[in-house]
Amino acid sequence: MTTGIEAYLHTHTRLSDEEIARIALAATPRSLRRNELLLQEGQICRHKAFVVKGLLRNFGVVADGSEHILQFSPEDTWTLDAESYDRSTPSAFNIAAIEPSELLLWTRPVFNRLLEEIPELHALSLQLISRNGYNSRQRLFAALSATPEEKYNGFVRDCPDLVSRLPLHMIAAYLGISLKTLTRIRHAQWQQR
Amino acid sequence: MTTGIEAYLHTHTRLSDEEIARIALAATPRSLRRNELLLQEGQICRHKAFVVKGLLRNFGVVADGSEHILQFSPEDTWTLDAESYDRSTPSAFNIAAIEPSELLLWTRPVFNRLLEEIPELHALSLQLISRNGYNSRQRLFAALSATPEEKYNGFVRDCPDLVSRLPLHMIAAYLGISLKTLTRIRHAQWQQR
DNA sequence: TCCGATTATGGTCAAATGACCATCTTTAGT
DNA sequence: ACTAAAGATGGTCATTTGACCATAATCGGA
Repeated sequence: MTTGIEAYLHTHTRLSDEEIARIALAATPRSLRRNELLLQEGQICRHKAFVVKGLLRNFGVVADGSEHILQFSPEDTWTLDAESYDRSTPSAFNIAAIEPSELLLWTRPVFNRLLEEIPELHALSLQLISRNGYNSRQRLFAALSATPEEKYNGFVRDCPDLVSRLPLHMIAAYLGISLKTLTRIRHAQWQQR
Repeated sequence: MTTGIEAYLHTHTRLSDEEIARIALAATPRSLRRNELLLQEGQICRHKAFVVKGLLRNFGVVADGSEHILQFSPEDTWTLDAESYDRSTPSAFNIAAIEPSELLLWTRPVFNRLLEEIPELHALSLQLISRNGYNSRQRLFAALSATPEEKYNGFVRDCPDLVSRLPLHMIAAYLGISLKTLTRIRHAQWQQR
């Protein structure tokens, strides 16, 4: 029986079946209801996590109460808030479920044990953190340089699956534009065909 | 005689004097003139680097020729383009000197050798990559959520030294606002006192 | 030291964006 | 299946922002 993580590790690493099983067995399952918080701003991130099913968002909240979304869970995979986890500092952002979700969690002692037993896990961790930084940087450049329409088109290009899964106001919060502007863009593109 | 990196490693790591000397000796010095490119978009990043003196910018260029700055060199330290270095893929961005600068460079084989000899260097590398991702993420959040004035005030708060070192159009390119808007903000804050 | 290039500031104007409000539709959870 | 909540769209308006222009000041390299 494959819970999702086995398949992931099979295709993304060279770990043996035995190692993969050990990793999966060490995890604690966790379910999240829609909008349930997994990590709250100010809390210390105490887990590595793998999203088996569902969709999460990583977001910050500003003074007027509005949300701004840094990433969705496919990119979040494994790391949650890397800075908070690594340094045991309060997390700067929140993580919550968008859809009902199923996760696997590893506490720090459990995961450290796995890292000792399975050195190749180090490489994966490093790769994920590095990839995460790369994504943030690409997104930063888009935020600095692209027009709202370019941002939206880029999102449709890069995450076509998410376009239909997400409410528009979250896409707007992800792109850093207002819901109104997003609606206008889509309206214009509709008429154009 | 301290070239700058010795002092840095003394205060930021627990490396011994002997190890520090070995790291410094393995490096190749490099000077950059004002505006000289260290890494060009599309090139593969083949070095780790330490900025002994001067100031660099990491930037992308869009269709109309305008620059958008991702970071300045204090944060760049050591990593240059981590993604390009680690995976030997073409760099997505450029790095150039703002002021005449002095660097130390390590090619991949040389640096790998150091990593083998000095395991603690791994920890430093990881920390720098991780920190870099954290900075990108913080900046992304600011880009998504802050007004131009908030961005500028944040920059003055976080990098007071750079405010006087940089031409305004670069600050604007860093904050993702137009030079005109930046001038307006400063003008308003001037009158307010 | 000097000259050319870079940098800073200001004015005007058009356009894009966001805030607010209302309405209609769809969705989710019981 | 039903109902309340959430989501999507549209209209209007004020504001901000950026583009373009010109000019003055400053800086940097020979």
